[in-house]
Amino acid sequence: MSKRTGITVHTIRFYEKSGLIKGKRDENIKSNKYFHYDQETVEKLELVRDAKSIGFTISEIAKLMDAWYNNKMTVVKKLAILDEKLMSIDDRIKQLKGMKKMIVQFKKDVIEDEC
Amino acid sequence: MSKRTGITVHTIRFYEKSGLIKGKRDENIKSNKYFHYDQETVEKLELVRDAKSIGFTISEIAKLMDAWYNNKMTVVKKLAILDEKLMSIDDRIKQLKGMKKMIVQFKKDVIEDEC
DNA sequence: TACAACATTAGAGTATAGTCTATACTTGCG
DNA sequence: CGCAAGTATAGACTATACTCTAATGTTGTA
Repeated sequence: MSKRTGITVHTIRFYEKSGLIKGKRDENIKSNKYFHYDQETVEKLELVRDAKSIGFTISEIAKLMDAWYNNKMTVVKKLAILDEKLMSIDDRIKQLKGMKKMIVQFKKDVIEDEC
Repeated sequence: MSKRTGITVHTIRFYEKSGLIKGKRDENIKSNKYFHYDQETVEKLELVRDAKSIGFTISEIAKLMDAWYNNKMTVVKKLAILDEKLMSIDDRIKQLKGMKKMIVQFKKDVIEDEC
């Protein structure tokens, strides 16, 4: 079962198609075409989950994974990407705080309308 | 021009189809079927823009608009909805802060991997 | 060996929020 | 009048991230 990570088969197949992960076919077994996912793939899937929750999109993750796992990226570069994401999260938080203010104002308007 | 709000014709037509706004046809002019949008609709479109930025979805906005404009909702109810949204924004902010922690940890991992 | 329970593939469907196209009609300006 | 520019309608297309279906093949167990 490919879904020992709690991710459905479908989603795993989708990730595979998207280039996020690649299961290997066991060369010794010619009777089937079953994919074999190693521990690294399980880790990758966990990484995908985390990266998604951080706000990376699938295609971003795909690009990053490639660069990350193939050592195409220097540590400095990796840190820069993470810092960038940190900043974008800060932006999002600021934005949300702005929204809060808007809602509070809106609440006041609602109350005033009533009077 | 239906796009005096800075929103494209297409998007306006889309909102119309979604039930967010409704332009009226001028009964006096029978030669065309052009919609006529009044000031209230312009205000509604602005409301939609704001509501969207606050995090409401189109269908949520459609439901709210209906209730709001037709006075189907008490002030208490309106305030409750706004409070609910405030809370969900707080949740999202908390989540984002969690993500920040994750990234910081991830940065540490990257640095340690290097050593 | 039969059969349930798995796996694979291609491709269709879902939801959100538009965005764009084609066709046809209307309006205003020179 | 001619024609560009605007409008309406239906419906196709985009992107994201799945989710599901159908057809077919494989594996393990009784």
